[in-house]
Amino acid sequence: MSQEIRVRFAPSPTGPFHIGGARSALFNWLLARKLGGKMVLRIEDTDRKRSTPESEENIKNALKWLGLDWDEGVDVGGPYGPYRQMERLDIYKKYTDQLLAEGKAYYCYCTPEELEEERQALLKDGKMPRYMGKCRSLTREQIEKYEAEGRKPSIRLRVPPNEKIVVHDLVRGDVEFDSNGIGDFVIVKSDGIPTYNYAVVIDDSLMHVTHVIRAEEHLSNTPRQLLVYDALGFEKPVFGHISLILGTDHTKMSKRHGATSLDAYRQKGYIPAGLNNFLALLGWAPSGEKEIFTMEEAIQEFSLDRVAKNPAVFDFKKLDWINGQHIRKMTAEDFWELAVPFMKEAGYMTGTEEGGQLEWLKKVVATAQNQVDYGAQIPEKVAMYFSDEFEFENEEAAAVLKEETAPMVMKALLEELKALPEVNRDTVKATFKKVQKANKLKGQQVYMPIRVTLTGNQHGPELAEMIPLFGLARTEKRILASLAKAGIQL
RNA sequence: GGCGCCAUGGUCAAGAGGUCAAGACGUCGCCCUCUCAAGGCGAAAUCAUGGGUUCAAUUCCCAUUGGCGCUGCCA
Repeated sequence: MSQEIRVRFAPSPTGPFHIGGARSALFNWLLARKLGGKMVLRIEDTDRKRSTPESEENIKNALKWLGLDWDEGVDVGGPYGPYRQMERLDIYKKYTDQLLAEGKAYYCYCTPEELEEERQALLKDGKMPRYMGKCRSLTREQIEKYEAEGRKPSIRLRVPPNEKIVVHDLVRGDVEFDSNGIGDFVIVKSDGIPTYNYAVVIDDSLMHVTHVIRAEEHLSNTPRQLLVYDALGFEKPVFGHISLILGTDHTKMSKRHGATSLDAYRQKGYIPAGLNNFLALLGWAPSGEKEIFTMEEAIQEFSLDRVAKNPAVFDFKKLDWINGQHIRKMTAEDFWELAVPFMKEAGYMTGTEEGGQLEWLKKVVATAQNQVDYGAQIPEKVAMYFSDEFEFENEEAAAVLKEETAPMVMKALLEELKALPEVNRDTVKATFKKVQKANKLKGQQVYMPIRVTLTGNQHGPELAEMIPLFGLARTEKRILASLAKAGIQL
């Protein structure tokens, strides 16, 4: 019980960092933080064809952005490094030599073509396609013959027959497998690089990982890994296989479901607090009814026995809602930071603004905070402040100006507004009230004509908020232009 | 094909033999309000099917069906 909890996140740097990977990392991180354990970040780069340094950078940046830090691993180091598999080849070799010497593993000279042939033959007979052990007991002569042909052997693990293999899984309970269903599998490829199922065992063991929390797709691989633990005489960790994230059509989340890379969300202006909150809720449920929480609260609440077994469909709408909730909780300054790149992209600012202009921009941006779910929606919400060119949105809007009282109301309002010592939300609001009262009108009769002449729209933010942002001069200019367009004289 | 995992509203889900089967997103309605959002309130909507076990099954067991994963010298 005194043993320290050690978890790891071990991604392959073979492409954009996936939303599913982010959730695996999050669950590991939450568990480590909850139990005061350590989180290890290991890079599984043994797929030389697909692994890239850029991808590794992308993963690390994404984790940092999400706030998922690691105690040991690439970049930060630690007592059990190196933490990149391609830098650990000599370590694997030592264990491979041991297995070979003990006869627990053997060289296999079969070519990919021969293997494929065997596979097809088995399939044709309706049998399970697995390696039948052709090279299990090669004679010295055969080996020499193959070597003379220049064949490069792979190394396979000798899988014992008729063995029950039990995976102790924290989320699924004990899962039983039969070793007869597993052929002697490759542990070292012919180029000398270990395979995933082999390297992962040596690394997890040497790095003293106590809890292997990963996606469910690895559950069926776990018996193979258990076999390696046994062959090597290593102590086994406990496992926890969390369910997969599915797209709306209930198949494994992939590119065709839209955005699957974490970067895509980051670029759209989702924020870490929202994404983490949403991801935590995918496959895990807090004990209470509170669904919006901070990372600190998630750590307090997190528990592996509240992790669901069934796969979860990724609900974009709920992500939007959750992210919106977190956006509403941001400080004005943080919201401004979030908005800047989108405002620049829309051409609404350059980033060199200062003084009154900068203050004005900040006020404009602030109006969007409770209207958007993610950053990319900000420009459209403030677009009207950046152009005085607009049309009536439809006939209905234009018709508002036909109302009998409209010209009089607008004239009165403009005069009152111009007489104001200071144009701010309160004074503007008071002015509207005053005009409404003086003429015994309904609110709509006062606000709507102004709204339409000011923006061309019947909908939008509160007028008392908009008018100070436009300023008196632009307000008047826009209104007069609209009236001219509608052929109305004040 | 074989092996494995999974199965509560459209979606995320709570539930642990006896519940009017929580809550959230979304949808719809109402309130607030000049309007739209935001916010508040409310409604509709679920235990895949068939067998058992039991006085009693959404809950336990089995089968079926469906979904997904693994079955790679990918991870």
